[in-house]
Amino acid sequence: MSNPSPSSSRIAEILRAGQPDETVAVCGWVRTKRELKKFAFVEINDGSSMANLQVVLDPELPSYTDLLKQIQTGASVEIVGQLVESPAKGQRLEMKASNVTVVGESDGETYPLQKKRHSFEFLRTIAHLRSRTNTLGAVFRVRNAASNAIHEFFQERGFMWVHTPILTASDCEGAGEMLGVTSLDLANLPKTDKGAIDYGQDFFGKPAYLTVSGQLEAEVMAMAFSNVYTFGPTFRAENSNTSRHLAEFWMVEPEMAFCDLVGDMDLAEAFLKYIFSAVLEQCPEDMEFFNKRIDDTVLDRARNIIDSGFERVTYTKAIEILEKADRKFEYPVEWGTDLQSEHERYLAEEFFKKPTVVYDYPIGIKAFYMRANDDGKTVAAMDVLAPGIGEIIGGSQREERLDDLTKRIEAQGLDVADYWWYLDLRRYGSVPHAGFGLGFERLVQFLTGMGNIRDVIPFPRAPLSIDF
RNA sequence: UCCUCAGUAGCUCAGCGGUAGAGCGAUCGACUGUUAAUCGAUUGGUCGCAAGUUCGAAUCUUGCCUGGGGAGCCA
Repeated sequence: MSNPSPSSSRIAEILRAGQPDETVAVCGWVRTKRELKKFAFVEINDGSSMANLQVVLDPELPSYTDLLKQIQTGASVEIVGQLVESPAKGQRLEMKASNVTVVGESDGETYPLQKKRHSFEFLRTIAHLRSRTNTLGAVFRVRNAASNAIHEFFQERGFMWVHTPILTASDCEGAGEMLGVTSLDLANLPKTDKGAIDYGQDFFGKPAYLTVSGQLEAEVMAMAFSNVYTFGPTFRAENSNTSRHLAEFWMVEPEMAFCDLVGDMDLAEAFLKYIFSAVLEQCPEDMEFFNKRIDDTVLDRARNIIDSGFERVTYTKAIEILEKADRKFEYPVEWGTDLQSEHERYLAEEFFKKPTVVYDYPIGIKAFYMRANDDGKTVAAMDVLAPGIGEIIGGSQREERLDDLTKRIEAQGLDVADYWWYLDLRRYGSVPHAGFGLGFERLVQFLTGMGNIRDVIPFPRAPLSIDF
């Protein structure tokens, strides 16, 4: 494709700073075309903003009639023209086209995206095209802004971004179904004398999986660099069919040496406030759109997150609140059992009406690496419960005492030998440390108000779903 | 995995024992700057799949598949 002169501009920039009489070139896709007798309007979008650029096509353009036939919804075009103040309401500027090139045609009869509202269910069946819609476009711009803000937040605070492995040999938490990875011929598996699968012949010489968390490796790196974070894909093979679960999702996991649970909660709160501020500042148009069309509490919620402190309650106190609640729960409230979705929702949405941090959970329901409190009954774990979303962050102070950690691994029926390197961290210069994990897609859901997690990731993976 | 609701035109749905409908889209035409333009016409379907009940099934029954919502598990 020849380089237009002057070189092409992004539509967001034109709409923001363009001046009348300026000659510009734009490249993008046709959102809609309105033909009138004397001229035609074409709306062009290049993904840089929610708003389109309105282009006026005059019949004096060369081969005007043929051109109009080719400019159908979905077609890609390159247009050079002069910016003019729009005589009609709806936009400050529009473009009077002087040169139009149809780069790629689009057959209006078969193009699946129509000039009308589509259901998200339908858009999921055309995931390769849905990013061209207003809503998904806004979601992915917000997703990008949030990703960038995450790096800014940690980098500004001196955290090092560390790349933890995606392939792993250990199920680090002893929980959660994992997806296996193998180079063995599944139709002709090698067997040992005892009839078991002979993983000795597999690529790594032992069973391998996709990671369910980078936490243990992040702890390794924190023991050298003090403050680190991971931000990458993680995988779960759980048969979860809900609007809040994916088989492949992105997780943010900071890990801080010389830090306790209070420092961990402080970081989680500062983190969420930072991300919300950054997204409101960078994507005001998209956030307005979500507030107007998806969930009219999005903006109030965001300001509430930024301006007000999070509520912090111990698990024990939370149980007391739930026991006194003037309401019937489907699941019983009892000290020692995990909080159910309905309990978490009551706390965050009805009782406190703000993000709520529940901490000091019973030792029996939490993972082995969480640090035992002095009461002998609880561990220094915390969950951040977001109104409307539920658990968005889960974190803890880690058990740094070798003896205690070894006992906990044994108590959960895990093989201590598998954790030799993890235990080594407690042998050589062990320090109190803490961290948390945040499901990135849940954060994007929380930001945008989108109801289904499959609509906040471009290519969702879920049970029986990997078509795009 | 469990509970529940649904699958009819490209999309969103109505029809719920007598042989298929609407709106939108698309196409064509009209139209003094339109904003998901408007107006008119045209186009459009193995009624998710399989078996069964019946003179007759989109409609009733059973099984399966797919999707939504909720739950469990979790992030």
